[in-house]
Amino acid sequence: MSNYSNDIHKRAEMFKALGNPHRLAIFQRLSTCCVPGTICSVEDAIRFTVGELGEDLEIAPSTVSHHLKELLRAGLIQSRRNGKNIECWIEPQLLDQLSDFFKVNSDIKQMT
Amino acid sequence: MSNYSNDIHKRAEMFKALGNPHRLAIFQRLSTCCVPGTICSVEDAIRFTVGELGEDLEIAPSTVSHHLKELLRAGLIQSRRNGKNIECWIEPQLLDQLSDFFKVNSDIKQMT
DNA sequence: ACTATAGTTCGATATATGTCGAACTATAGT
DNA sequence: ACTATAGTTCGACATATATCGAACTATAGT
Repeated sequence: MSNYSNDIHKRAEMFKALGNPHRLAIFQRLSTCCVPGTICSVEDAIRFTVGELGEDLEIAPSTVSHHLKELLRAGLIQSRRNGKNIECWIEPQLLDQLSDFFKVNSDIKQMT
Repeated sequence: MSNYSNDIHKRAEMFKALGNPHRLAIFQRLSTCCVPGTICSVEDAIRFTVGELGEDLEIAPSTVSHHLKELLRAGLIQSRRNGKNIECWIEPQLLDQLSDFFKVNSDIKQMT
């Protein structure tokens, strides 16, 4: 368990964080651009407040907070205070990185 | 927790399974084609026996077995007996599906 | 039939996780 | 200063997980 590359550990942490349905729902909401009524651009990641993220989850605010801390710890999301709210978002490059993880060798395969 | 779409649950199960460093190492080994000395083709997924998969992990065979059961349950890997061995592999389309999950809206973003 | 090899199942145990409510901190508006 | 709103931190607790070794099943070769 301890003689792995840090890469594996880091990534396992990410997947563990995504391994809870509530957290995955939060992550998915943050990764979904072009929500109806939302203006969507390439540069700006979509942002949601903690309250918004917990809205349809039917769990206590303290639990939402806990889950967000896990997502932060794993490096999956970013957050920043804006007035009374804490805004959360996902760096687009993170999505690219995760997407690439699952096609490590698909390019190599194409070449053979 | 119970009023989510099955999709989210199913996928969370997958990520939970990948959230353990040992299982992620196993998964990575199975998803890695073109290992030195290996012939790699587009059609055939690479196969490893249970023993091979546990080789560098330094955990008991029973633990390897447990982890493989988790990966199977999550639908991440396939397995089949071949003589004394159980061979494991990953369906390439699963990797595509997982890769796509993280770029749900990147195409939409490109279009705006 | 016996033996060796490859994996699995089972029970035990220590540790991690998800959840809550209550009490707390931080900001904004009056 | 007071109040309301937005989140967080802190125990507590029930449940899930990772791990092991021992005992088991399955196959192949002799």
